[in-house]
Amino acid sequence: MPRAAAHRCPTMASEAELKAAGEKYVPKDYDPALYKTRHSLAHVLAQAVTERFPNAKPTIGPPVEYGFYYDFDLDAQPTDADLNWIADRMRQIIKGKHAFKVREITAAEGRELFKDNPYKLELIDGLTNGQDEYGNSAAGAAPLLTVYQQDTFVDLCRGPHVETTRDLDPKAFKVTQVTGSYWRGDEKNKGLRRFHATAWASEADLKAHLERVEEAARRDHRKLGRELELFSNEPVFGSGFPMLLPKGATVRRLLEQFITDYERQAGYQHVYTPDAAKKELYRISGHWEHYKDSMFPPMDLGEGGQEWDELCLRPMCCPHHIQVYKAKPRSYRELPIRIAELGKMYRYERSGVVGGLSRVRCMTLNDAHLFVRPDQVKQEIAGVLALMKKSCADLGISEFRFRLSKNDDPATAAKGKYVDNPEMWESSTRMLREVLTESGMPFFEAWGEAAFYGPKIDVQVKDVMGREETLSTIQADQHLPEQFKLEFKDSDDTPKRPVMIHRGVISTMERMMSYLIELYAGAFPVWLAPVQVGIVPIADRHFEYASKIAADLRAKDFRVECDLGDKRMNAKIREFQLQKLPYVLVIGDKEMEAGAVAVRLRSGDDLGAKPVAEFEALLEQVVKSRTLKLVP
RNA sequence: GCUGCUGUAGCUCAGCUGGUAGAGCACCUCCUUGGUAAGGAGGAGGUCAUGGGUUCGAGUCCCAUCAGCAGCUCCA
Repeated sequence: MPRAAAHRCPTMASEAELKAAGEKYVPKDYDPALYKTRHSLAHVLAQAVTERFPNAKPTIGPPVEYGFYYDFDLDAQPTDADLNWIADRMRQIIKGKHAFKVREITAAEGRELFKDNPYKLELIDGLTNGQDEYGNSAAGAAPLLTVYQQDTFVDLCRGPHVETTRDLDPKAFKVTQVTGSYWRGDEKNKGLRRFHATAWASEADLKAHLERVEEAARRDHRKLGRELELFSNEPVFGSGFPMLLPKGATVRRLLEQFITDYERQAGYQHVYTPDAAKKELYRISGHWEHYKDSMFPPMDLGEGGQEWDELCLRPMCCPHHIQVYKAKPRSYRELPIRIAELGKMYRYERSGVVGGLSRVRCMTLNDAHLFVRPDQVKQEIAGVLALMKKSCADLGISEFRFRLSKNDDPATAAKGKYVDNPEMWESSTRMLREVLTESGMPFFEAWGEAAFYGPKIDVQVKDVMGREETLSTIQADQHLPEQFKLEFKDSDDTPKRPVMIHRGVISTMERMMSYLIELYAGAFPVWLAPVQVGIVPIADRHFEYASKIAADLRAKDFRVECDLGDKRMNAKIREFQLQKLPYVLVIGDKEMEAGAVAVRLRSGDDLGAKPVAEFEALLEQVVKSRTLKLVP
């Protein structure tokens, strides 16, 4: 608690002290100046919104990655005209050069001040009971209540803020949209209206950000998926069941070959297990208890039998791979046993979350379960991390971060989400943390992100719209071995329980494809390109030679299209270019005579005429190296 | 699932306060045989997402369903 200034009430801190106290709320990796700008603009927005909608009740309005939002309890549906009015009004307020004044209040004062706003009253109650503004327990949170005021608008707020609205650039923010949200993020609570805005230090920064957003829209895998004929969604299949068109299927097949080759080399054994099983299996595994909401309803086949005989589409492969382990008695000498499958699984995702390839209801995971002795766990996890790094390097994925995903913070844990076995959680989490620490890779920890049966190491990437997704995941599991009474015979002739490591290295084929499409903006590296070479004969008389070259390249396992249409060569080149083919071979009289092809690159560069054999050698080398470059 | 927005030809989109559907590209035919990002002419193609309702009359208004988009929540 800051000490009081001499000339003021002894329990009250000075304005300077209060402002200083606010500074510590800037997150570690957030630019403090930008944080204050956005936080202050949120208050300016709230003032404008409450002027436009006098019934709107402000709730919370924090800075976020690209700007800020502010949630209001508001029954009206704001229109574009309202948003424009609000943005204009914000600029006016900014030009009014109002100071952000802070003062400390008592809880009683706060309850009087915000008596018409139940949300602020709830915040005050929480803050005085050691919670943060999200209702989470915040150990050591100062029981200090402050209000900030600019112009006519007063808000309960811990700061920090800029000194005056003069520090805000009226041209460096944009109110982007209004969407729905819930008080405290809980759908059981009242729906709120969230005003989103992006805000930057300068007009130039704002412009740059808006350009990045446009570029992201151009890279959107759903748009490119249609344009490049990779996949489509058909209403008759239903939401979340995309179909892969031939070109998308080619990319997927190449990814599958790529990863299964690496797995075989790393000592994995591949299996095929059924996509469905009796409910009994998921009763034992705990999925029925903890994961039912994400499963499709069981099928009653009308064959009689008990309830547990009903058939379920599998939401995960782990119980199935356990059956592989259990297929015969195991000795400590056999372990680790690494069971892998491109496992198809079905999850009943809520309708509002499915879309494109990144979130689907039927997915194929690059899945594997390692059954290991306790003394092998760390070494095997390290092996998985190595495989993951190698795969990411080949796929060109360089921007990711590791997350140690833990079960719920014991302080706020809800029952039922995770299996109840504190010791198991503690030891598994410690194991994963040790591996991460020893690997020397930076990571962060997060509560509430674990699988129901154990903690995870997740590899987090961002999609082109800035949304974070999990690609790879590694999980240490002592729960399922227990549930299924897995055993191996140890060297001392006693039965022991193995540990299971669950891992997906290149994620689901669907999500990996969506990620790669966006990463490469549809211009895949040659080894992954669905069509590698487009052939453009200049005139009819070159068709035969062009077709022969296409056939030869195909026979050597390259992916080729030859355009025998009656369009002009310029149009054919343009078409291949728009389809982002790495190479276009132009064939006319000169090439035919010389047994050559004229090589045009996706970059627009022209390599000129090359003997066919020379081009084939080039292609082979580029494919083999998995480079993104078009020439070795 | 919830809050909101959207659904017109294969794609991108016009279509006013309700009066009976249009463009460009793609496609097909013909002409053109062209040297590195669109040659020309003609033609075909839509029960306006689906099902109800209001109305003399619905692409247009209302309701439901399906699908898509943004956000919340969830997640590989």
